[in-house]
Amino acid sequence: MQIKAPRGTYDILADDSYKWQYIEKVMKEVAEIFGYNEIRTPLFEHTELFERGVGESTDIVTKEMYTFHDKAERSLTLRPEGTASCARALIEHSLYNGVLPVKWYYTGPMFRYDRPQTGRYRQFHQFGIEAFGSNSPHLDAEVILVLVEILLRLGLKNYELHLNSVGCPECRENYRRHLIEHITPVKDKLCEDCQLRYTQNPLRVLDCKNESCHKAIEGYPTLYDNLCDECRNHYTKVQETLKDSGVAFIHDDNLVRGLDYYTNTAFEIHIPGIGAQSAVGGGGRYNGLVKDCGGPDLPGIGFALGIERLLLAIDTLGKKDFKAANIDVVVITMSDKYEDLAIQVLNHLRRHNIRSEKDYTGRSPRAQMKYANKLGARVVVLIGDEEVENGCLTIRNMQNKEQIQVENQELISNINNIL
RNA sequence: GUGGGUGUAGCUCAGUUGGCUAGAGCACCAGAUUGUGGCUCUGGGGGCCGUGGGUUCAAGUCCCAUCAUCCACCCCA
Repeated sequence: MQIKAPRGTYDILADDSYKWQYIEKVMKEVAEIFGYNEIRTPLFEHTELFERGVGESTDIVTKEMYTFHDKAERSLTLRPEGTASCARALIEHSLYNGVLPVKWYYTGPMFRYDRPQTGRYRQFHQFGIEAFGSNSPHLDAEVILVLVEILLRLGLKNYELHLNSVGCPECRENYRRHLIEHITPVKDKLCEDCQLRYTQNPLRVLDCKNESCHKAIEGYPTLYDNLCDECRNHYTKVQETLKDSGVAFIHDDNLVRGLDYYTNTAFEIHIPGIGAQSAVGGGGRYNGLVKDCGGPDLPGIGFALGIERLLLAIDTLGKKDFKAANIDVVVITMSDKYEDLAIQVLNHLRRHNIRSEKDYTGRSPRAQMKYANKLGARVVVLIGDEEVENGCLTIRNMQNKEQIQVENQELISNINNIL
């Protein structure tokens, strides 16, 4: 039986990897412009970190984690997201005692045991930023601006930014009570899933896509109406700052994020036309997280982008100028007795940063030319009896077919003239 | 986790109501007067027809299972 990549995983081959490098480069550049620095955390953590950080009742923790025991019977889990690890690192290194805010970006694979689908994999990749130690609404706006700037630089102008505030624990609890009061009389009309949501996390009933559920709870109180003064002011300020920065958004009463740690600002970015998994990014404020993870009461905010989904979105734009690096020069031997010499010429070229190649499969001179052509070489260096006798090399310009014989010392300068 | 579609060469796919050595295009390799490319022509390699069972004289073609993949639900990035 042939061994294949595990379900929900895949290989990124040469041409695609250049696409990835391009996207990662854009994201890192933008993050650094905004003052974020890279953090690299382990791919696995103690299971408890995610149980506490992400939330015991979340889908991620209850059914999507890759949890295993190591040889010392520690329960470890492949990270399903990046924020909890950042909070852990912040606490572990006592960075909350230093210069605030701490601003990080990260990128890498995440793991969730979910049913694969377009834009959804078991090993998928996120790019995210986190900012710890400030509750300023301007920072909320900044985080969103980073996200928007990345999308714009990737050419993805057709995004939709959904925005909401889920409030602080106090006003959310208050809201929760009001919502339950409102739903209880009509709870029998809800779908099966919502019956369950109703008891576990009633806020989640709001973003049910089922029409009948929406109808049943019509006229429900909104989070916004139940925000305390402080949370409402915060949210208003975030909105104002975004407007002043020229960022369009949609206030979405039904936007409720699935992870327990979110407070106040919550947002999601959707790009239409890439399938059911249209959320390319999302995030929000998580003022309780650091404390929940055993640290001081320090606020934080961040977002994560799904790289696979960004790729989908970019592909729908038909952008195709991503290719593996071309070879510039191919060294061709007219007889295999000159192969040793060809290696020396290659060494010389490569030391001068010229992307160069030779044939390693015993091709005829003619086939070597074809090979050079396929690799996209712009110059070919020919070595045959004539060259060896004259102590020189022949350079062929593949575009205009001009050939000249040059001294060894002049090889690099002549090639660079053509490239 | 639920429902539905698909699974034939590296890639995109054909394969009639089950019937002889399974095809095409592209890709790959080699030739087309002996030291030279992109076009064209000729030839060639490569498929236990996803895997395992079953029905049948006979299965890529029918049935079951399994795995994978796709679409939607769900969830989220």
